[in-house]
Amino acid sequence: MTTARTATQGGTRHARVRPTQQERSDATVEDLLSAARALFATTGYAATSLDAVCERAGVTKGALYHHFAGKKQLFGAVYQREQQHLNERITAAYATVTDPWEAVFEGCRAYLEASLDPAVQRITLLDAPGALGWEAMRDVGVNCRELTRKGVARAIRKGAIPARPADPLTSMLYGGLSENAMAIVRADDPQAALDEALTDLRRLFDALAAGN
Amino acid sequence: MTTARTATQGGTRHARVRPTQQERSDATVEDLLSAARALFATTGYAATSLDAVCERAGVTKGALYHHFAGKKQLFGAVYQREQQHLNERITAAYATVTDPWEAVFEGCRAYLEASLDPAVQRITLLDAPGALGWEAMRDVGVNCRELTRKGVARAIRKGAIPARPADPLTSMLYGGLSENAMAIVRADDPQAALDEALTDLRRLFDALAAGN
DNA sequence: ACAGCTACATACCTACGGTATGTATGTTCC
DNA sequence: GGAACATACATACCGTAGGTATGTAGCTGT
Repeated sequence: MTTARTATQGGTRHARVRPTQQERSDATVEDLLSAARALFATTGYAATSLDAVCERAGVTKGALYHHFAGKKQLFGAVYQREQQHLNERITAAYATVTDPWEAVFEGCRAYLEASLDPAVQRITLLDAPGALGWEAMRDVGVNCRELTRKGVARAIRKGAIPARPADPLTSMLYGGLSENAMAIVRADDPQAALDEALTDLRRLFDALAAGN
Repeated sequence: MTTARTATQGGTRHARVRPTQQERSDATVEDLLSAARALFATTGYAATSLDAVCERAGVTKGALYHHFAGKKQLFGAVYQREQQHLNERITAAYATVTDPWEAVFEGCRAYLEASLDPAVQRITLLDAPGALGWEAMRDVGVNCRELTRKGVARAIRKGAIPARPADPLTSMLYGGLSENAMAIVRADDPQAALDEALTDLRRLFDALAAGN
């Protein structure tokens, strides 16, 4: 029987017989976000029903609407998590190099490679703009675009590349890499396409550093 | 009364008392596409109901489903039209300059400026990826990305910029300009942001032409 | 002019997002 | 420790919107 789990039988995650409310909530939210991410990634935002999310999470819509205001907010939470994971990868790669401009390059490489994951791509690049809108994407606490901006601004401030406004270059890099990611995974030979893109990105960074 | 128009009273567009079937179809499709574009642009794809489209077009859903397979296909037709208009503007700007690389620059400028229109932006940049998918966008007869690719490839072939693969740079330009357009219209001073973006794009083009 | 096809209109079905309400479980305070 | 309250759900229901099946008026070839 596919009925929702009861608190008495407990979940698979928490062994305590009498979990605290916080633990119950956290576990439910985790189940919902996990189920939602899986379905949003494979089926897409529009084609994913909240009933399907609840069934996969082993919960009913009562639980979902208790923790999230609606489908859009649920997707927003999934998106925010995705951005957080991306930021961690980018920041880690960014920190491996001391030179400010080379650090940006490593961050860009990390973002590009992470964005090759079809799940990441579907959520953050294909569905998020239409589902959340551009402003809501930007207002997410830590987002990749803002991270890119900070890296670019720092490289300019430190004189690693000639002085210029940060915003236009930020858009070119962030948008360009996003588009690149989508093209690469759909190429006949994705691995070759990735190598080609990284080589070209290297040349672009060199050209930008050398420019007046 | 908001009833659908009858063929006997005729439309506002065609004065003939007995329009041919082709003319009837063309007029209806035109009405539907026009109404759909207006609503998709303002309300967005998901929030636009087909009933609303039909009401605005002065037609019923029978007519809509006679000419289009569904909501997605209707949006696809609107998107295709939008791409066509963009391509006309881009191609016109592209043709004003003889130098292959400068021609690409003018095409990019035209694309960027055209993409500042909120209607264009909402349809082609925000909703299209999620609603149509990336492949369907690419498979549209004449799309901006493919146009960019041709321009870049020509500039490389003619030696206007150092030899390099066309795909990565195409993605960087097309994706970067799209992102730029979305950032510009949401800037505090859009006009200043546009000027800044164009100046920066100019520097980018110079740097790419000068690179090894 | 009549048979047939096209171009719609009308009525209906179903799935899904959202809501209102009921209920069980944890928490707090005396 | 138990009563009063808050939290965390489950259940039942509604409205909307995409899609479909069927009917019909008008154009078209013969």
